[in-house]
Amino acid sequence: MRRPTITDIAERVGVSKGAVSFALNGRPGVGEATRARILQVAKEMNWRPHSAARALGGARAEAVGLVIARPASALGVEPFFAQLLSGLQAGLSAQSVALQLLIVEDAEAEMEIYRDWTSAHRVDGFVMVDLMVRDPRIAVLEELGVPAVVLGGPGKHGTLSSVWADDREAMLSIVDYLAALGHRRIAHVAGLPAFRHTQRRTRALRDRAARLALEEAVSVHTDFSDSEGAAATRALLSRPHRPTAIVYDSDVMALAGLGVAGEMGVKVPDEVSIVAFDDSVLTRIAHPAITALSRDTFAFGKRLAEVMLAVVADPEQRRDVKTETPRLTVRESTAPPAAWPGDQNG
Amino acid sequence: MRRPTITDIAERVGVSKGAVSFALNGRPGVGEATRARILQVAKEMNWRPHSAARALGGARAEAVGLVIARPASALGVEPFFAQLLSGLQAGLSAQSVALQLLIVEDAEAEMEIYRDWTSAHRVDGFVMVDLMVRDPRIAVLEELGVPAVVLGGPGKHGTLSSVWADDREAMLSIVDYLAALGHRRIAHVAGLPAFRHTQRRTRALRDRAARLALEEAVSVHTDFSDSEGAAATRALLSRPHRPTAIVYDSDVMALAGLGVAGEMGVKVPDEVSIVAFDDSVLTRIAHPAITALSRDTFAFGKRLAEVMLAVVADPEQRRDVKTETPRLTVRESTAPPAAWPGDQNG
DNA sequence: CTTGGTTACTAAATCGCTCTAGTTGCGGGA
DNA sequence: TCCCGCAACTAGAGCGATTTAGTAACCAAG
Repeated sequence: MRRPTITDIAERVGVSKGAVSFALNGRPGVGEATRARILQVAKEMNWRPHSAARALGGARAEAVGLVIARPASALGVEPFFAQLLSGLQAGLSAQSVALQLLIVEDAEAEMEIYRDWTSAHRVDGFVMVDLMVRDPRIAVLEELGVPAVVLGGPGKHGTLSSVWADDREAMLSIVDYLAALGHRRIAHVAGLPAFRHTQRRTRALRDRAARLALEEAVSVHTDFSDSEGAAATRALLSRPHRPTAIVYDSDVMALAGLGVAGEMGVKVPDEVSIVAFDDSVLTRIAHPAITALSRDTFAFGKRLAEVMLAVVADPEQRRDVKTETPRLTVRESTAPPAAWPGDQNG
Repeated sequence: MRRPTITDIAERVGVSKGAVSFALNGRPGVGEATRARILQVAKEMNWRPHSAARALGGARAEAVGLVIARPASALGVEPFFAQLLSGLQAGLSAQSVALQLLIVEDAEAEMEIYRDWTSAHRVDGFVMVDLMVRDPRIAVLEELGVPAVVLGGPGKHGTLSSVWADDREAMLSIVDYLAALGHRRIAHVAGLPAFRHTQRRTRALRDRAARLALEEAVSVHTDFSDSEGAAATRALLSRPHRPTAIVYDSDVMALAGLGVAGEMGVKVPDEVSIVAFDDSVLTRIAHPAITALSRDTFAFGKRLAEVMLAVVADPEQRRDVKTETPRLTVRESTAPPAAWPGDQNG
């Protein structure tokens, strides 16, 4: 048999569709006895709402969109991202809101989807990730007037709500720690320069290095892949005057860097200290275990979901949530720098 | 201004809604000149289809569902899963089909969602993962008559289509290789016993061990987590007569096992060889690099997407796709077993 | 006994699009 | 000249729900 509709229920109970609708949605307009009868019949007939029909009437889609402009193959590699997705999912599941996930080629395509899904009422809002410097997506989302939460900040996300952790403070804490250990030549294997957070981290390093009068503080950019992370490490360790500490913008790159150090016979942490900006199983499992900035990425995703749901519920109010600044978990990959032959002259 | 509808376009062009619908969907019923004019106005007004309205008429939802019954926190840890998701996404993106992702508590909830989404025309089909022994979800999907593709096989997925790799053959190739190296005591750190693939692997090991008359071939079950993988390894390596080779059902567990070996002072591969059933960055990056069964998980996900789309396009025809059997990539974690004091007596 | 207010309900419009049945106009064959 | 057939297009029903305006029944107060 065909899937039952409220009309079927109405016929069977002997009331109008309207009454059935009221009863099923728990709103006034039907007597208790009738309501109970309707609910029972609905259950008997195994009725379920047809979300498309509801959406047509302007109701919630019970889904939020996440559109990512990255090569899809990159998604699987990043524990951070995977964890974030899990947390996001968990937060949304709590209210049975689904996640519409789509990977696209570039930001253009991403904005196109924003328009599409918004006008199709396919989602109730969007989560925007990978905030870039002068991000064109902000304007699109603002113009569409659709609920949206930006992952990243502070600032630079227009009138949209946001959830963020302080990348600047986090980087400062790393630099301070390394400086306290005695490091004076620090390298930073960063991600894509177009990302806001890459920029903030790079700047934080530069600023603090200047203030502490460090000898060297260089940031090199990569595409976040393990291969570029390895290549960057190789280049850094091949310098005549090599850095005594390297900070990696992701755990995958840190692990790759650790591998390169091993391959080049550079001892960790004796000859070079390694710090990862993200924490995950990878850093814990590595040998030596890698000192990393820990944050509960899963919880972060969950928070993101909560803010998203709040914004959907009340689009007027803008939210700007700063989450706990990640804290350094010291493991085996960091130590005071060994005296370096070149230093004896200085 | 409000989002334009086909009625707006019809008014502006001076034709009926029907004509506009025909024109926009590229079907006969309008002249070339009119069609062109309609398309142009639609573009000018920035019109976009309202998928809910279409779905109401019985059209495609342009989305497929993936419901996973696992603790959400587990999702992020598995590179295999993340990679699969990426590939799936990539395959679907090719036809602009989105992925509706939902994490639920248990199989009960999962089946409930199948019913929900099916009757709400929210998705065009489902991808089912984590095939279990006597899986109740199969019957539900069959009864609903919704297009579905099961990840796992061969067999035991009723009338549903499936995509799978031969876990049995894969395990046999590992055992053969280890036996050829001279190993006669092999342990297997497996996943959840409820999973079909865990069962198949365990059986394959047992069968081949019997045929090769190996001294020992034991499988221990875990929940796939790194901590249980580590615990299992610790137990195995603490035995008086320890195995000379350990096969792990996932790369995360293999890496954890490698860590435990290091911590216990058991040399890899000299004293124990390690093989991972899944390959990823993790195994390549580890030191020593881990010998693993490589398969292109991303491509696997993509294939899954293709089959899904094919099944949606023609639900009558059932598909059963066997993908390439994963092949062993030998790295540094496997070697012939060292002579073990206990063996001298035998 | 009427009036006013409340409750319980019905009828029908509405959302945006698709699709079928019907209408119009035009050219060509008998 | 008349009618047929076809292409081009229109009108409107229908998809499954929500929601508004309206109605009937009933009770209480005057």
